[in-house]
Amino acid sequence: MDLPPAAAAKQSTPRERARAQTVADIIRLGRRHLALHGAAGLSLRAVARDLGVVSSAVYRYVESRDELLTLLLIDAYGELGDEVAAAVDALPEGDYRGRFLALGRAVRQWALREPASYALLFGSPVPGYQAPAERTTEPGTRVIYRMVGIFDAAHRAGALSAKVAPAVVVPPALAIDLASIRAELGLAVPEPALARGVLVWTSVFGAISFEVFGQYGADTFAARDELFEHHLEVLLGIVGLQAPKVEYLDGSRTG
Amino acid sequence: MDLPPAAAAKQSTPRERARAQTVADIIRLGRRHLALHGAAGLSLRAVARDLGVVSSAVYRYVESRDELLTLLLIDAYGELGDEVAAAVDALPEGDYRGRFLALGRAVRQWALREPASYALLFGSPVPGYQAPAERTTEPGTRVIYRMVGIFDAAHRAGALSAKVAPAVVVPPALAIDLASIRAELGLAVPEPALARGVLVWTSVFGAISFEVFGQYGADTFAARDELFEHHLEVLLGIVGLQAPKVEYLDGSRTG
DNA sequence: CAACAAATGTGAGCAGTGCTCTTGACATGC
DNA sequence: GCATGTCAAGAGCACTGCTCACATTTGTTG
Repeated sequence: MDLPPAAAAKQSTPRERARAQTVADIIRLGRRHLALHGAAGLSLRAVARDLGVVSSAVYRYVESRDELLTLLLIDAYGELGDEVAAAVDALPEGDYRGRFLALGRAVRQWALREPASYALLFGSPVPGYQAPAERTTEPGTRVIYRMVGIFDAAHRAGALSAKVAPAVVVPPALAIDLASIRAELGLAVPEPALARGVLVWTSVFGAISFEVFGQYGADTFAARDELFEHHLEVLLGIVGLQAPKVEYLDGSRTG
Repeated sequence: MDLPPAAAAKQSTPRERARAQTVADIIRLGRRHLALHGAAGLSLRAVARDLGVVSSAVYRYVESRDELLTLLLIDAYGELGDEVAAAVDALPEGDYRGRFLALGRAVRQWALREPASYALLFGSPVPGYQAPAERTTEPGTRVIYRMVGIFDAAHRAGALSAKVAPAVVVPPALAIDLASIRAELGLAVPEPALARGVLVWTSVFGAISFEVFGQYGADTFAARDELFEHHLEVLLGIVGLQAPKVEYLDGSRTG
């Protein structure tokens, strides 16, 4: 019955601190290599060289290359989640439009700044690598949870116009899936709006992926900021958050 | 002044035919390896083994690993383009809604059947590999050209409702980009609709990428067909193609 | 302080990769 | 029949992930 090593994280021995520092260094160097050479080119030997240590030594700290990939995955999810949270929280709770726009912009800015990390999270899966769900789902769901949170809060405040442009029927099989999502997350937003929210979600990342992955030609769009802003505005309309005046005229709590 | 080798493709010597056959075999085996191990795991040595030949021999036919990647890229673009074209052409010219739906479904079906090829085309760029634009832009633009072609034809036939749900202003800088696209492709569709078309484009691929790359959880959506169909319907509304009756009531040429 | 044990670093080694180069075998065209 | 051009083979270089036996450092404890 020794001390559980995980519980002793706070009052740590020097050795544990040194170890944590080394792991942090490995992650830092791994991020640099990821940015420079991509996920496929991530080399433990190269990280070891930069760390000033022989290649086999890093295996004392990181189980395998896949383990390092997992660490980088969690690190990237965390950074993205933090930046999105900061951008969203900077606006009043009742500014649903503003919060959605801030979320979209934050994701895009981060993606353009860290394209390799973005590719790791939202690009082609690394072949032969399966992210351990128990470690990555929580950080990996932060952004979408924030987004549906905005939609749900808007709906609760009556700021989601129920009548969106083309009424599209939600097929029953899909409604079942949406209902269980609603139940699991405790959402009040009705299924049709939730279905549109899923589309908005994928569309935001689709637009960002096209830009980051260079799917637009090299010189097709010069006004990429404006293009993305336009997309966000249209997407706001899809989910029924189009009219800014509505939010400020009805009793939306701005505190 | 010899015969240009490219021009002599038809009346070929046995040697040339054997060579072309070998290259075709390499592409075929490369596709299989791509499907099994992904782009990063594509190994020329493994292809050589399957070809029953020593590793260095394949370099007689394929300049490098990147060259094989380019061949696979062009091959995949061609297959996708063919399937999309077949699906779209199976419907009458005036059935704009149907043609758009057929295009979206064709892309999705192909993507789900060939996830590795889809990842090669629309996923994270392979680090250190730059596709030669002069060989890949033509096959790589077939799908989007078909899509804007549908929108443009619908607009010319008066089937695109000018009033789409939330009027979003197109900023001037973006309008410039869109104007040059219109000019280059000879489009009649106005800039606001074109801007929405770009969003629809990225959204379709965003939805497909989420599904193919496993961004939805493993068990979040069971009714994925219905989800995609729903998305397509909403996207039709975005670009102003919502009401089916309109198309059949006005004088849309169905021949 | 000395001794011990755990944690850490070392270097060799295995099997794999992309790619280059030389060498020898072969078929094609004059 | 011979020169030319094409082809496959195999050795070799530099790199990768990973393992293992061994050496060294380090913190703790008697």
